[in-house]
Amino acid sequence: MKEKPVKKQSSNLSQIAEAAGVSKMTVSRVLRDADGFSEATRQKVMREVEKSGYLPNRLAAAFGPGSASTLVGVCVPRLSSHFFGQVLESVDRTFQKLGLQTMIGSHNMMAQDEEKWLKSILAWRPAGVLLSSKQHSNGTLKLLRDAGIPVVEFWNLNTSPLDMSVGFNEFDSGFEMGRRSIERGYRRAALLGAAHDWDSGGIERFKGFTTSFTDGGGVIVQEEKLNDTPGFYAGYYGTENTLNQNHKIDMIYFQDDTLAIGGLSWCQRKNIRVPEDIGIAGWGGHEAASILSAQLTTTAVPMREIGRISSEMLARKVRHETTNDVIAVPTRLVEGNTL
Amino acid sequence: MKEKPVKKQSSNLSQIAEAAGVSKMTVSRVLRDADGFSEATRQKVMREVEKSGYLPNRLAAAFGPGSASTLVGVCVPRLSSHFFGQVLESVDRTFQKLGLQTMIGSHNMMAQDEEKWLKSILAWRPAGVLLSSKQHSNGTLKLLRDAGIPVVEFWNLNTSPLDMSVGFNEFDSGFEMGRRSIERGYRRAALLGAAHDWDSGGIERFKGFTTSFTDGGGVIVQEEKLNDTPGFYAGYYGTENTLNQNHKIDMIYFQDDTLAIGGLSWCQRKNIRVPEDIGIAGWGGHEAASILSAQLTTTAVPMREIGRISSEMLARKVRHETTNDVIAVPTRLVEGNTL
DNA sequence: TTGAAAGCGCTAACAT
DNA sequence: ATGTTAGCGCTTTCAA
Repeated sequence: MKEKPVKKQSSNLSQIAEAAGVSKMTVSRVLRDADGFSEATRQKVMREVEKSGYLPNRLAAAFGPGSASTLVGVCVPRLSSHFFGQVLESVDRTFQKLGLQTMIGSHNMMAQDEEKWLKSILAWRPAGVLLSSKQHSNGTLKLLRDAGIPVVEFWNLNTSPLDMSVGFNEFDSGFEMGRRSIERGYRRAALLGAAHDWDSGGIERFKGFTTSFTDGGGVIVQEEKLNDTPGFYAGYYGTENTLNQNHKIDMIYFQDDTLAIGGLSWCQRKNIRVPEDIGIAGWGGHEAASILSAQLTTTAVPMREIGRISSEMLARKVRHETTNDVIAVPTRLVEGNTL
Repeated sequence: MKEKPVKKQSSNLSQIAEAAGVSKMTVSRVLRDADGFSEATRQKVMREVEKSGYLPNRLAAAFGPGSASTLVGVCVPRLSSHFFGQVLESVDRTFQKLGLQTMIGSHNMMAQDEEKWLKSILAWRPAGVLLSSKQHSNGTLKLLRDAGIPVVEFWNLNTSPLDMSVGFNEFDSGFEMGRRSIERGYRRAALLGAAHDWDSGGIERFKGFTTSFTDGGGVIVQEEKLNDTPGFYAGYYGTENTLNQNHKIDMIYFQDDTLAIGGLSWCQRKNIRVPEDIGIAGWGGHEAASILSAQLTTTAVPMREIGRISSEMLARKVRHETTNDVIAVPTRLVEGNTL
């Protein structure tokens, strides 16, 4: 049992400097690979650094004058989302390569939670932030304005972004699926989504779908909004609810592939033939969509691309390098055999 | 176009203090809700704080003497994992509630990457770290020792942890599935895993399975290690490879449910009956496991529990509160109809 | 209940 | 090529 939790004082520049017989500025220069030291000095310093296991204190560096913070914040709807998990992974990988530290957060589709997160993250004086939405609370807007740091809005494309934006056009991807549905002969569709209180829950997609579908002579017979997070279960039970209402629908357009896969499973269990009895279309390009017994018709979205491009864009802006401010990432309709 | 990127100087304690007609110490006390100010003073201060949109600088607070950092680091194998996504979500939620900031990282099952991540995170002087493994490089061990901060190893249970541990027993969950397989009459099993260079890839599970399965008179006929990340695709093609080798196996024990679901799909496509022609067992308790056309026999693991308990444990230690150092989280065999 | 002073570890600016 | 000085914004300690 320890006597007292002695706060182990980690070594600092001065100690290295003293041991190496130079000033701490010289050590600082060597460690940052700045100009102004001889090779002999470098070696002396590095020997001491390694011997002592010195770890730089980035808190002090970020805090001090110049305040070259290497902290970046990323806020997604849910950390457990299959889709955003991929985005997050590629964001973190990129930032890591570029020497930036990722701080995460989630907002669960609530603008208020995004604002709360932003407030706490700004207290760390990040070099920039990545937001997964294009709609924000007034408080969020004010905080961002005051902070004056680079911002990338990265899921929906925002063509007049706060600062920068990377993403796809929700409306268009829905529109494309609506047109395809008409071509396939469907005319009575249900829309099935979950937890889309806010944007980026697929509302724009549904609007796009509705537009082309009704233009083609179809009718949106039903619209289910589950009070649940999107997922396999939700799709399973949601489909049951939807079909039990007996509106003679001939297809369901799901908010995302997890819901669609759940729906597909329900149909299989009930021996409802897909796509003969009912057509199913998803969105997102879930990895499972292509290997299930039926291949889901869906819209593939390059999640990792979105993550990579967003983080690179932010990093460029942070370093005052030139960059495009708006980059559209195309989605692609994937023909399966469920529609 | 901006003339010069004027570094907007955010307001600080002194400015609030001046505006409120008090000293900055008083402002500091009010904001931290420490003792030593009158209600009248509090109101004066708060009015100025709100008027100016003041945001505390946590960098300075964490950096200064006392250095009560509220940063915590979490490192998982992959950020895009269905399983670790859930852990991460509950970790972040807990930390947020407790006023701690989560910094993430991933190691892709490479001890070297964990060390690299740790080194960079320690530079931020975190209050503690969460590691998703029980095996570490020597460099990692030294870094942790020198840092002297609380550590929770949180996936596999480590009964003699570096500091604290929360998790389940890999061996036992495999053992249980092996026994069940014997009971069901299986005798010739294949093990199918992916990317388990390191621990926590399920090696211990496989050992446990092998032990009880061979004890019961079964034989491990084949062992496939895919050079790929675990996932639906990997399971799909991995199963094809495995079965094509024609070793007359009667079941496959998969490293996790994503692989197993992929395998299940392959069997369905090829009209191989499950469980009659071949038995399938997974691990993890994937949400999709229970809604697919077949219900996967698997081991349910309470991912969110693990995340919540780990982060609460770390937070307690950070605050010098009493806490258990080792908490075992039980897994549960889920009977489906694939074994 | 309040304030003044010192200092955390680093780096920009300015010597030498 | 190297050193000195000052100061970032906060909190701890000590004084009033």
